[in-house]
Formats: sequence, structure tokens, C-alpha cells
Amino acid sequence: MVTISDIAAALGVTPSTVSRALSGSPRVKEETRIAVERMAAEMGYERNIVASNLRKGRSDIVGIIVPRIHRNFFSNVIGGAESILEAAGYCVLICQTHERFDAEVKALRTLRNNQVAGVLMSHAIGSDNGKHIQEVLGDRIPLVQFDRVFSDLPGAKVVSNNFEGAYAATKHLVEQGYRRIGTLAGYMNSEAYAARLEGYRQALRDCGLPVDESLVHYDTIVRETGFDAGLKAIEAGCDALYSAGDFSALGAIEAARSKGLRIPEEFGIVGTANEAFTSLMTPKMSSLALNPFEMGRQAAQAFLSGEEGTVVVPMELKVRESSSRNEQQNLSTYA
Amino acid sequence: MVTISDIAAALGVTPSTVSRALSGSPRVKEETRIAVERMAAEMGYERNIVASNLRKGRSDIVGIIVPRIHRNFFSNVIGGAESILEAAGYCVLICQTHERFDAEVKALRTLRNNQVAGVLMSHAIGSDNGKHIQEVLGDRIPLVQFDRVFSDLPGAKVVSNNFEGAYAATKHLVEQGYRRIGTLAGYMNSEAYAARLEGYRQALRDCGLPVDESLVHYDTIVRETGFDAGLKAIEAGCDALYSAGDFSALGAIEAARSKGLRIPEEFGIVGTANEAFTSLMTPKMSSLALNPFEMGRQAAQAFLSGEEGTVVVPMELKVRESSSRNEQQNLSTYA
DNA sequence: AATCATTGTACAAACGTTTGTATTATTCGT
DNA sequence: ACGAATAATACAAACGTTTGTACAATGATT
Repeated sequence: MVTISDIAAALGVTPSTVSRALSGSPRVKEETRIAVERMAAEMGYERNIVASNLRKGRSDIVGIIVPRIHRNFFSNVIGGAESILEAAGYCVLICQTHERFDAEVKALRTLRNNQVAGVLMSHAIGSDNGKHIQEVLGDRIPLVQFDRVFSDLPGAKVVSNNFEGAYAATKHLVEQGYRRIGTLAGYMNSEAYAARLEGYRQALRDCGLPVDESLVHYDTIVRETGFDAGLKAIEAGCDALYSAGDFSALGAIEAARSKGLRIPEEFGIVGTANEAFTSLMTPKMSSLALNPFEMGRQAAQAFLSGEEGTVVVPMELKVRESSSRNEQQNLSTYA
Repeated sequence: MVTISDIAAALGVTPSTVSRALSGSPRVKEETRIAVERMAAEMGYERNIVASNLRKGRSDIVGIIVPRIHRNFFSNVIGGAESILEAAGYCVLICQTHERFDAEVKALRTLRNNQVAGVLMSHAIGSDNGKHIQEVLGDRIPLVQFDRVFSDLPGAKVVSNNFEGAYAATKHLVEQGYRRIGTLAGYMNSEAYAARLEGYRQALRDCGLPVDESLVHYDTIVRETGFDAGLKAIEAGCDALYSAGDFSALGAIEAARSKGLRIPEEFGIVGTANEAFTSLMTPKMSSLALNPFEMGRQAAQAFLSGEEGTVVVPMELKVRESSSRNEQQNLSTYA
């Protein structure tokens, strides 16, 4: 491997000059800079990033920690963040926590020990608060939280307007004539889910419907728990559900189907996240779409700018068959 | 940040002893090792990985390069590889190429410059051969290819039995009574797709059916191209398709539907990859399942062991509604 | 008691960069 | 043409670890 010393020797200058030339310092003459660049290209030089990082005390790696990369939402956030960070000369180190607290701590340690320039993360369901995050990261490594955030941690945050989104989804169900609407609320240690639950409650109140706490099903985030909660909801006389997740909504649909209920005529449902399968299944599932690519972009921007505020990315309700009782709209092939 | 020198100073020994103690060298006395370990824990020491990497000339990072992380197949490969690598003390750096050649080269450079311990990769469709891979990686960085491999590159390879799988899928269609079976073959610069195409051809031959090359649709890998090729296939009188991808199969289904054909009665289809949506849509799509998690595990194992052979991971045909014309099996809710 | 293994530690040189300070070359005003 | 100011480069020390070699201490062997 060719080093800056090799280039320096070849040109009869010192390594420091080469280093400055290559990093575009104004302290080297235009002429030498060009000579250095040409020689570097000729000799096939490439900067040893590890050495550079050691000296500088930080790297050009930005760590992204997500519960699971295969979730549509998270892989799109990553894609959005990547698009910004790559252009800015960073590369991206992705870690999965599989929703486990210990894996999250380990990921944080790994990133810190690799001296990442910053961390973008959405915490695991297994994390109750952000103490461990602050502990591992300290105040040297900038943190940007997205989607699932601990609002008492410092640093920028990018969130969806969960309250308004869930409000709209619930109101939509009411407008479709459903009257006993339950919810699959998710985990309350996530502020995102808590906000959705509040939006659901407020919508019911504003529509003059009672808020029946027995229709709120907590800890429902995957297909299986959605199925179980769906059965209970039907048992309790629900005619519709707003689910804070798509997979649990899918479970609930399966529950309704297993009870012989027709969707959307006898049972309506709106999920959240707009996973790919929602528009491929039959009936097509209505879903409250997040805007993950944009969230990723915003998170990356926040990291780059260093600003600490909270960015809100709006959600969009995708009305499809599973909640369209009034006018059965005929959706196009690609909807 | 506390360094080994701090620990050394605190104990009255030298940094080298501390380093050896912490890495478990037999050259330090049990007693001192324990003292060092205690002091390290007490002072909250954590090894500076960047410095360590610089000195050792390599890192504990294994790079994984995939076309797109959100594909079910790839995210599962990553999951499988992670499960092995993490246990072995490595961490994983994930790069996406978005099927673009230039992005692939850039990812390779990034990984090499970060002195990764090894690279696991599945090349982009945009790559015609592996010259750039060998060029960037040299012979210092071990390479393991999976799924899409260039067989003339050195290093271990993990592949599916694409020939046998496609053979089985095609034969299944014949057994279901389809007689004019086309294929959405994918890109021929990928050996995986080429092998599937051969399996398809051989199955037709073995079943005594003619191989009509006009029914082979190349470059069909996404929904849109699948739709277009599906229309052409129907035009040409096909009554079934074996698709080397699920998304293109989905497009073909939509094409058949747009022509008013009933599935599977009038048109049968089998996809490949067993994407999540295949079992959620209506009709449920038959698919030739890869075993991505296992492939990831095998790739990681191959990296760890340093063995150079080719590992074959078997595929499994998931027969569902889209190709079940004979006996309409009633599949369970969770199938 | 002197010699020789053996064991444990210390010393010091790397790894390739970056960067503060010192030094030399150049330019400019007078 | 000389000194001052400025520009360009050289020098050298870091960043924190690892590791080959040298050294000292211990114990065994004759």
C-alpha cells in the first residue's frame, strides 16, 4: 500500500505537505497541490482511513441503529439517510437490535468504539428509557433519534405527527360508519405509540363517541398478538380497529376472517406504516403511511447541520378496501 | 478516554504488559492479568478499536454488500451472517448498491479503506464480471460471494441449487397440467438466473415439452417488467410462467388479471424468493423459496473458516394457490 | 555456587495520518 | 537593496495500540 510518505519521497517534499495538499489546505501552493494530486493518482494512493481516524479522533462513519432492517419502514429510513450522508462523504454502519435492550447497548458500544461521527437511531421496544444511550455515547458523539424517540435525551429528533395521523385514521373509521372502534395500541414505552393512542382517543371524543378503555389493546405489534387482540376485540363487540402497526392489523384481519366477518362490511381496519403487503393483499389494507425516506433524509440533515430541534414529518392516510364501507372505490392495479 | 497507558501507570507496569494481559497472551503472569483486568474495569477502560486496527492492519468489521437491504432475501442473509459473526466478535458494515455498478465499486473501496476483515457480497445486476471486485479487494481481503456469484473469482461461494429448484418449479407446473410454460428469466449476467433458466429448459425437455425460446423473457426482475413480459407471454399463448423473481411474478399476475384470466384455472405462476407478500396476497403465490438465513450463516462460516469451496443451500418449492390447478389445497391461515 | 533454561516485563519501534510550531523562501514597500 | 511581512514548506510530536527483541528475575541443574 502506498502512503503519503511514498508520495512525499517521490516528489522530494514532506508527508505533511502531501497531507495538506490532499486535504486542500490553503497552506500549500497551487502548483505543489497539483503535483501531489497527480503523483497520488499515478501511484494509486488511497488514504488510510483508519490512520486518519485515529489521528483525528473520529471517523466518517455514521452509525444507524434500528430494531430490524427488513421492516419496510426502517429500510427506507436507512435509504433516505444514506442518500444524504453518502453525498456528504460519510459511510453508513447499520446495526440491528432485534428489539432487544442488550443488543442495543452492544450496538452503541460498537459504534462508539469505532469512533463513529454520529449515531442515528430508533430505539428498541425493549428499552424503557434512554439512560443507556446517553451513558454509552457521552456528549462527544452526536445523536439523532427518529420515529421512536426519548424526548428527554439531548440532540435532534425526527418524528411523525403520530397524534394527528391516528386522529385522522380513527376519524375516517367513524366517517365510514363504524361505531365501536378499538385500537391495537402497541408499546407504551414508545412515545410514538403513546401519541397514536392519544390521537385515537381524541378523535373518538371529538366525534362524540365514548372512549372505552377496555377496547385498547396494548403490546400488540406483531401478527400473532394482533390476531389474539383481534379475537378479543370482536368478542367485545368491536366493528372496527385502528392498529398502530400493519402486522398486528394483518393479524386482526385474520382473526375477523376466522370469525366469518366480512371486511370491510362487517369489520373495518386501518393499520399503520403502509408496509408493502398492505396494498398487495385482499382486501387491500388501509394504512396510515409514515414517510420513512423523508425521515431518514431529515435525520441525516439534522446530523450534518448539528441543529437540535424536533422535525415533524407528516403521515398520510392511505384509504384502501379494508375500511371503505361507504363508497367502494375501485383502486388501480398499482395502488 | 482512559488508555492502556493509564492503566499501566496506575499499576506500575508498562503498556505492553497491559496490552498483552488484556488480549490474554500467555506471556503475562496470571496474577498481573487479573490485576490489569480489575484495574481496567475499575477505570472504565475500553479498547480504542481504531488504534488497534491501525496497528494490526485490519479491523473486526466484516462488510456485507447487497443490492438492496429491503429485499426480504437480502435482509435475511444479513441476519444469518450477523448471527454468526457477532458471536465471533465481528461487527457488520452493510452497504447497498441499488444494483448499480458504480455504487458497488464505491462500496468496495469504502470497505477496503476501512480495512475490513472480509467482505461478503452478492453483486449488482449492473456488474458484468468480477474484475472490479478483485481489483479493489486485492488478495489481502477475503471475499465470500453468495447467491449471485462470479465463479471465476477466488474465494468461497454460497449458492442455491438454482438449477434443481427451477427444474422442480417448472416440473410442478407441468404436473398441474399447464402445457405452454414461459419464463421470466432475469439477467443473464447473473449465474443464478442463468442456472434457473437452464433448470426450466431441462424440465421442459424431460417432460417431453418443446423449449420455445420466444417464451423466455430476459431482464425481467421487477414488477413493471414482469407486467410487460406477462402481457407478451399471454399474447404468445402461454398458460403458465415460471418467474425467477417474485416481484416480476407479481407483475405477471397483474397482467393476467388485466386480461381477465382466472388464476390458477386459466393461468398458473410460480415465483422465486418467497417474499413475504407471496403468502399474503390473493391468490397466494407459489414460490421457489431460497433459504437466505442459512445462506448468510454459511457465508459467515466460510469467512471464519477461510475455506474456499462452494456451499450449496437447497431451495424449497412452496406450492400455493397460484399454481394449484389439480387439487385446490386449502392452506392454513398462517401458511 | 555457577550455569542455564524458563518465565515475566520492559523497551521501543512501528501503523499512516494530522497538525502546531519552526524554518526557509518569496514578495513587497520604502 | 534591506527589513518586514507573508507565503510555503519542513520538522516533529502526537493518536493508542501491538509486537519483536532485549532484559531481569526466578528456579532448576550440574
